[in-house]
Amino acid sequence: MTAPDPTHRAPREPEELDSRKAAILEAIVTEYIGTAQPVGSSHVAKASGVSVSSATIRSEMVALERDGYLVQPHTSAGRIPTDKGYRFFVDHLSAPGSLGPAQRQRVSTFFTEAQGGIEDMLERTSSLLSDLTSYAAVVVGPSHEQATVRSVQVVGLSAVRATVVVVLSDGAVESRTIEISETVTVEDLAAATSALDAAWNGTALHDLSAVKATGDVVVDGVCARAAEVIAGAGRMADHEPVFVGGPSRLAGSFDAIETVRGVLSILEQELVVVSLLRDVLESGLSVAIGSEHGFEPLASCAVVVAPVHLEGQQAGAVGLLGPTRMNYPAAMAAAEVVGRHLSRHLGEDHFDPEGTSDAT
Amino acid sequence: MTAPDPTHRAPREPEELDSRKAAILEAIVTEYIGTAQPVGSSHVAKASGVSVSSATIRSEMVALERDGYLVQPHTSAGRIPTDKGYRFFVDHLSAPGSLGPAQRQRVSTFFTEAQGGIEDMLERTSSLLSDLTSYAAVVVGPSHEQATVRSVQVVGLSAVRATVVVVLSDGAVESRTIEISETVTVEDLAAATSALDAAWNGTALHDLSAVKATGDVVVDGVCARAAEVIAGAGRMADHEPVFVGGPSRLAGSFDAIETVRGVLSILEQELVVVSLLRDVLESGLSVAIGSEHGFEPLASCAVVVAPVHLEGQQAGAVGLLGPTRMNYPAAMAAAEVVGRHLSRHLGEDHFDPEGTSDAT
DNA sequence: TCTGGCACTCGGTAGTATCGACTGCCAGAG
DNA sequence: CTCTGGCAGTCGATACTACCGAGTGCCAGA
Repeated sequence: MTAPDPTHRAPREPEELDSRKAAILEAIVTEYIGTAQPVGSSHVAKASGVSVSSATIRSEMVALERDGYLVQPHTSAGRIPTDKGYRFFVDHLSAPGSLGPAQRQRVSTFFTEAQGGIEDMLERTSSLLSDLTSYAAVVVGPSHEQATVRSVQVVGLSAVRATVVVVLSDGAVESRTIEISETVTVEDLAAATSALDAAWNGTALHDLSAVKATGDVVVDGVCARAAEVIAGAGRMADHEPVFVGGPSRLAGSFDAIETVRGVLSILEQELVVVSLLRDVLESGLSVAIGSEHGFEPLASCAVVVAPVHLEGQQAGAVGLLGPTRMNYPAAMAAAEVVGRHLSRHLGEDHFDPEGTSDAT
Repeated sequence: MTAPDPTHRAPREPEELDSRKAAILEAIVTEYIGTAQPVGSSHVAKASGVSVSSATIRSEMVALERDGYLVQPHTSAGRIPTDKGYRFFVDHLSAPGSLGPAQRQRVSTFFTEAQGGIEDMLERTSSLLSDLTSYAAVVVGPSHEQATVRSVQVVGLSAVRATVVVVLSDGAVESRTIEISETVTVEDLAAATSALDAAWNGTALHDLSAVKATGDVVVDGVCARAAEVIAGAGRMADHEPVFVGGPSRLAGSFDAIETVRGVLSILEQELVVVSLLRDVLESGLSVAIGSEHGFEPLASCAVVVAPVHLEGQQAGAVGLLGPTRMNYPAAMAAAEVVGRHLSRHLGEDHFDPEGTSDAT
């Protein structure tokens, strides 16, 4: 369907488009992102960049359409960028983009004033990112898969209840409440704490070893119950925490209510969201447009992702989800800045050194 | 606008409607809930219940409209129930409603197999409730406002980081990671643990007393840092945890995209959601229809609420949010059953006695 | 190679006619 | 006094037509 190979005739430009075609494409994408209306040749002629007649632009547009960068919703309508068109725009045309001073200030303030647990922190970060961009935001935090047990403690709550608290090496805490019988004494709980700590300290949560019997039936019973519930916690702790901010923004991005419905229901499935972001990042991209990611229901969406690093390793991601005609420069800048701030914040554990430079 | 007082002429029926009017209203509400189309007199005549001609029904309908139970979108259209009409339907007409056996089984299985922390539990409950009803669900859990500190522990993670873990009397755990200097020894952390435990044990999280100085500068430094971050945790712990399940279902409930947008953005504001449910429950209702709750943006929504009890006290709520033309009996039954199961489950702390009767 | 001109396409809007679902009213029957 | 069938009238929804205009592709000439 596409033309044989256009490169041979315009090899001097960034990719396969001569500079005039590129300028025209840029004008069309920019205007379409702003107005959501198909763009006609005369609009392009009036727009900055190229100074040729609309007729010339028309003939360039047919070439761009032949090569798959544009489509016409119907004859006698203007052109709309295809996914490929957006892709070229993002790769070669769009200026890097940066946050406004007010927004940058807001991010900065948010992270210096941030406090609270990691989970709350990530959740509020997703709201921040959504507010900054007016798109739905996704934040995936680090999983506790690598973490090992640092401390186990059994705390009595009442005559019949106790809480098992496990502290992991990454600072995360898992706890579960268990039933105990009234004959369990404070000493029994202390003994259980020792036995559990001895058995688990240093091992990963999803790979707990058996607890050595102490000989005391009561203590062993508590240990067994604790082992059971914490093993369950281990299964949970393997998946990354994920938070979605501002999903309601999606309602304004599409006019078909069915699209909104579909995208929202995708966002409700945490596993799907996590793997979407992971796939995009693994393929080395920061943007996935329309059908580039494999998710059929998100075909009319674009995803902008930035990694979150922790101690040199990738440990999560922040992302934005919007329509394919989203404002890529702004979205990429916001995701990048927030991702970087978040990386630093997580690495610091809420400790804020003075040198908070903001290299956007 | 309303008639002087119709009661004097039909005092024999539940409220202010004679039985025929009530039957007609019921037929209209039922059909409108099913079809979302204005209901005409001939439809009512064909429907079960009353066996009179459509002309008679028409004259009854004008009376119902005069009294505020129905409205006509325009002349030459059928009638639609008003909020008042739905209210009467809910109060006097709808059969109690019950879950189907498959659904009941599903709830039962969900709660017997449930495991994991309370937060996960509540979140998955909201998904369950949403799945059962096809409406958006809200689950508000118990706050930790009343809880007191049962145990404090400082766990070293690395040379420069430690985690402060606070176990509360209700089984909740708050933890924060702090920076420490490399000169802090294991013994220092143990001393800090003792000092903090002594100072806080038995007090509420939002009312922590000052930590007595130990004389050791290093230990006091750790305590100060811990007190700072945990005080922050106390401010967080005051609000109830709230989870929204299946918000995407709202997209199918309304045809105006703006309505969807507005309702979704309301659902993103946790405080608003909590106070909405609380207000409804406090006014002694289990259903708030349209303008009955004060929230303007939710005027086209109905809220169905059921309380969650813990040790005899109300400690949360489960709710459903749908269009005013929602299936009230089904929604009320689902909320009630899930609320009851959840109450029992929380009270038991994941311990499941055999006697799980399901009186619906 | 670019440009202005031109014939043509086709979606969107407006005006008109028709259809049909409903209503309100009324006279007559029970 | 209540109920019913009949009937004229209302009005949204649908279909059809005409028309406008934004936009296109093509072509001859600069």
